[in-house]
Amino acid sequence: MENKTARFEKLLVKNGLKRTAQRLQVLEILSGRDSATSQPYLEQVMGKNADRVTLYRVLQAFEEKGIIHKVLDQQGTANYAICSDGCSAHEHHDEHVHFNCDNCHKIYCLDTVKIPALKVPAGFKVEHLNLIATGLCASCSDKIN
Amino acid sequence: MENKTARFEKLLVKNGLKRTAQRLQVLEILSGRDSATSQPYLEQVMGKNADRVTLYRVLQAFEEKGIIHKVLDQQGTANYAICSDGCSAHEHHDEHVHFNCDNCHKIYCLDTVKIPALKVPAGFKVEHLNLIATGLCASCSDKIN
DNA sequence: GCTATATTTGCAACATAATTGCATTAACAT
DNA sequence: ATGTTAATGCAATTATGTTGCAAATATAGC
Repeated sequence: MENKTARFEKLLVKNGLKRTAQRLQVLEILSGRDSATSQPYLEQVMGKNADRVTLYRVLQAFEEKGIIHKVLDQQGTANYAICSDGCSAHEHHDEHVHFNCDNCHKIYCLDTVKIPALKVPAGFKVEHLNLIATGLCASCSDKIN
Repeated sequence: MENKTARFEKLLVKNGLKRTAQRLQVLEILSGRDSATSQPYLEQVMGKNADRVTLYRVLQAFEEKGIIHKVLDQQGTANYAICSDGCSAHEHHDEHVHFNCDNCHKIYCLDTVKIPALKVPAGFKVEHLNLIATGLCASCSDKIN
């Protein structure tokens, strides 16, 4: 693979954000995981590399630019995942299903699963759909049974 | 309609909960609204009739017994609605769609809308589905256009 | 490379939300 | 009426999120 850091730097520049150590580290962490990452976990891993406030602001900036998207888990905790291509400041395309494992509490973005269209009562105008499935992920399902 | 308070009292007893003023008032409030009720709103309406801590505990007890169900809105704020029949401590049947209005921020339980079955990757075991639609509710849709 | 400028960060203070322990109060079975 | 257990309120604590501002840092222009 091409130099990952270089790719992240381009991503930042493209979005008018400066290339700072904290931002790069957040991208590094998020990209290295197979599931969405909770804010508390990020906070912990960043440790003294970034102030708590900075993390909030980095995440907020990334979300606004469409670099990452936020998913709330069943406890209301914010989790973040890098957006697949096609997201921008103008428009998020994160209408895929999120899977929240009851056991390991990981949140998986099931990019391949599309949310089926929905019939709503007359008058209601649906803008966005947000579907979270809970249960056991493949890995925990294996371990437990 | 039969005496509402009497019905609530039965509901409490049936679930092994004592008939307290605070619990009855919470049921009263929730039942009198056409959409899910946010915790902050409940807190405000209860006023000095209940301590904030008591409210947390009442809601938690109700949720555990299957009397109400919790829906998180897009901001992660807890909202509560009385469960339709068929919910119990063992099993919630709140797998209908929730609609979060972007304008009035109400959360409607669209009991009539069923969540379509879902194809997930091999190994994943879905236990519950949680679908939140955002957009404009019928009432706001009218007013705005 | 050096400097000017605008952005970003960290700190401190503050605001809000949630949790815990414990003494007091209230419900209700007998 | 009374004893027992559950529920409440209060105080203290912890967690979570926000704001203003001074210091530090990235980078564009020289």
